[in-house]
Amino acid sequence: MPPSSLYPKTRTRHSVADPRQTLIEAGLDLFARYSFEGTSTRMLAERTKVNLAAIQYYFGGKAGLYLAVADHIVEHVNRYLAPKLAEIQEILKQGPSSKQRSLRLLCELVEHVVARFVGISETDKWLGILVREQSLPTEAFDIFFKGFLEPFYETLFALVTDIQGSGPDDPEVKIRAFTIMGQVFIFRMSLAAVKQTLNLKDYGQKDLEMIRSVILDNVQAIFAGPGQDL
Amino acid sequence: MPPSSLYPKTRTRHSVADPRQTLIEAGLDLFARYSFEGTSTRMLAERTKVNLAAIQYYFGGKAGLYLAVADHIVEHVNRYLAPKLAEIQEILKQGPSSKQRSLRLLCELVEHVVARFVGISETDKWLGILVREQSLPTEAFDIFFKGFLEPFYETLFALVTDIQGSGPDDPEVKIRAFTIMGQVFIFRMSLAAVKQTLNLKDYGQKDLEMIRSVILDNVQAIFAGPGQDL
DNA sequence: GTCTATAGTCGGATAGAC
DNA sequence: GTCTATCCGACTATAGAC
Repeated sequence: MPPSSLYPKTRTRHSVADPRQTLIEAGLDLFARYSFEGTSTRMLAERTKVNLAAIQYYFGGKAGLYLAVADHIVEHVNRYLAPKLAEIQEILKQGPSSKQRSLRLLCELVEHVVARFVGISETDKWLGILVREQSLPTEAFDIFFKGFLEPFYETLFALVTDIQGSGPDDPEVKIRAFTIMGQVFIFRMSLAAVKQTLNLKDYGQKDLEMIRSVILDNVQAIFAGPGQDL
Repeated sequence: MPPSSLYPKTRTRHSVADPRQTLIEAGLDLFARYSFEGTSTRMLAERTKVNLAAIQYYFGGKAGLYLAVADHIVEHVNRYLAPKLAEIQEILKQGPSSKQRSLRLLCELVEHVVARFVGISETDKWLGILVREQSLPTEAFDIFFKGFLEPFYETLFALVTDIQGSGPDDPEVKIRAFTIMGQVFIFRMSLAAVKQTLNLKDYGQKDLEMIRSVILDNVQAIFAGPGQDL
């Protein structure tokens, strides 16, 4: 459906270069800012200058655009998350599990996520969509879950399993893994409360550095402390 | 405006006992389930059997009802949170600050929040509203913030300040306090992901017990570990 | 205070010219 | 593929009888 030739053929009227991509970009912003119900097709059309009917033409409707936006987010996130996960999985396969090594990998992963999820304010946009999908899952949540949440948590669980030296399906492993990520995610998911409490407009370099160091400090304390080998 | 006499006077038609309260109750459920924009005044009227025009009459409109629901949530939360916070503040005033005592109080507070926020599935309802207000703040967010978020975090900061032995406005204190609460809140804020990962329908007694013990374990490790007095 | 009827607006979707 | 015009249902809010 999208234009496939390099040069647009006869264009009777003015039009947007790539309506499909433009609409997805605008949907990313508007759906995050005003939620699905709070965003009208007219808002999308005005913002992008594409014709109202284009939403039907390209996506079959507002709902279709929303799912396309979800796919776009998955693609975007995986551009930097998937390689990191693959790298970790690769290392895990090499040689026997080592607590030391897995703890180092876990710290790297946490740093990665802090830098990418907390540190990049561009993340705000799509994160708003993800946050709302967590509390009110729709079809899009499955896209996120299969797309990056599940792979991410699987990797995380593997690392924590190694570190704790537990059996493969110890429920404590998953619970503890969530508490680690909770320390990271709160800085984006409770952004409004954190900002207001810290009197911040947005996270600066100093703030991020401190968030990173506090969380890593905590992770070390949690896993490297005494009474560990349970 | 609400009926003040015990017995309703001449009621020409059938009507709901306490339309104001009934609407707030329904708003709590519907706004949480479908968001503000996703909830129509018609849904509210049908669900409650109150007349459509009653929403205007009692609350001045849908937006007014939403704010009334926010107030209701604050009241509800403070019914069990405020006494706990007051109790802690009271103890903090007695005698000089003690790391030991504050750490114990912090653990109590965490247990309290786990039991009340994570453990009670009724919490789901209004929490959905709070979660969305965090990522997309409206006027209602101020109500939540002034109502219980601010008092809660102030108390938390006081405890962590004591425990770390830091100055009164050390930014690290607040950051670390957030990481503690992140460990708790993720179990409600990322409920969909946690449920799907743990293959849960809802948190059972065993799950809660494990969440509680893992988090307290972490808190102990973070604050009671070596290299603490910085 | 309660209710019906309806005004007035805006929503997503579509038909059909170009 | 693009665009205008329009349908039609749903929405919030209100006027006014009771």
